[in-house]
Amino acid sequence: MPELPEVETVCRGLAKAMTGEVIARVDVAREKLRTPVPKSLPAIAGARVEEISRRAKYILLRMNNGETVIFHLGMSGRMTIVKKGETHAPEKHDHITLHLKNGARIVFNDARRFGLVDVEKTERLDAHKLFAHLGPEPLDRGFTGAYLAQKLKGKKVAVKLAIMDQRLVVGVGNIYASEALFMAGIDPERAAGKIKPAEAEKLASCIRAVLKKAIAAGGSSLRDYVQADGELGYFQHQWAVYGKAGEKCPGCDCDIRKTGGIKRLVQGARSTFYCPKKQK
DNA sequence: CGGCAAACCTGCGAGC
DNA sequence: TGCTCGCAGGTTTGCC
Repeated sequence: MPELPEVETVCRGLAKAMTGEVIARVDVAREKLRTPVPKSLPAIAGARVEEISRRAKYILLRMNNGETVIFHLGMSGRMTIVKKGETHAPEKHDHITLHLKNGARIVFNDARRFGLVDVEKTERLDAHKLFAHLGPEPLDRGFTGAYLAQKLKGKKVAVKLAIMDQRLVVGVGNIYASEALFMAGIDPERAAGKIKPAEAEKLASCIRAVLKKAIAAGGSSLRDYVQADGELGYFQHQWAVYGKAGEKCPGCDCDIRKTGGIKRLVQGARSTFYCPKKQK
């Protein structure tokens, strides 16, 4: 499920439920995730959540004991908030439960187990193996058209794969890569190095725009970012091309029976959706 | 280092 | 109904 906007929405929901609260107990039902759940995780019991933030697609819980708890949702990870007094029917892949002192619980469920949890000293976080190689945040100042143009220079790889490389910029996953290239009018198969500076400028601003729009949709479609069942981060998406092969391109008025509409292709074993008429 | 395929793991819908 | 196949929003690893 999660790309950057979904993770951002989950973070905001968690922040509302957990900031300032004390962890009473940690239950680990399954240790074998993408990386093994650290033995030290249950030892955060007794610590207070100072701040919740996001780096790339990682959720960071900064605790008042000098540690930061790191969550990644992988492909299928979900967070559910169970308030005090509410019930939660146990599910097959509920791997980790954080019990808060106030009686609420946070349940991490991940069927495919591509997600992970880790604990790291907050002061050493930047040097953590998971973060050391990450590029800039797409919504930060450092991610400019000039930066993108410079990073794409000389690359033979398709521009769609290039912008999904977390070393270049973080948080752009398979869906929003397609969406941003559509908005920018750029053919996803073009060699990254062939993208002109003006196009890179447009692409950078379109990446920011699609992510911001999705974050806004996540925030506005959820009451306090939490659905009735407590599940975080899912919301009604409004994609232009993703998953819409054979449908009419929202920017074209051409005859779909002649053009075939939006096309699907495979790049790096992932689906790409695009409009051949709009994207050159 | 660049580029690419395969690997990790489970669930779901389509088609037979 | 039940089987097989293809596909799924992420990231790492290993090979050439």
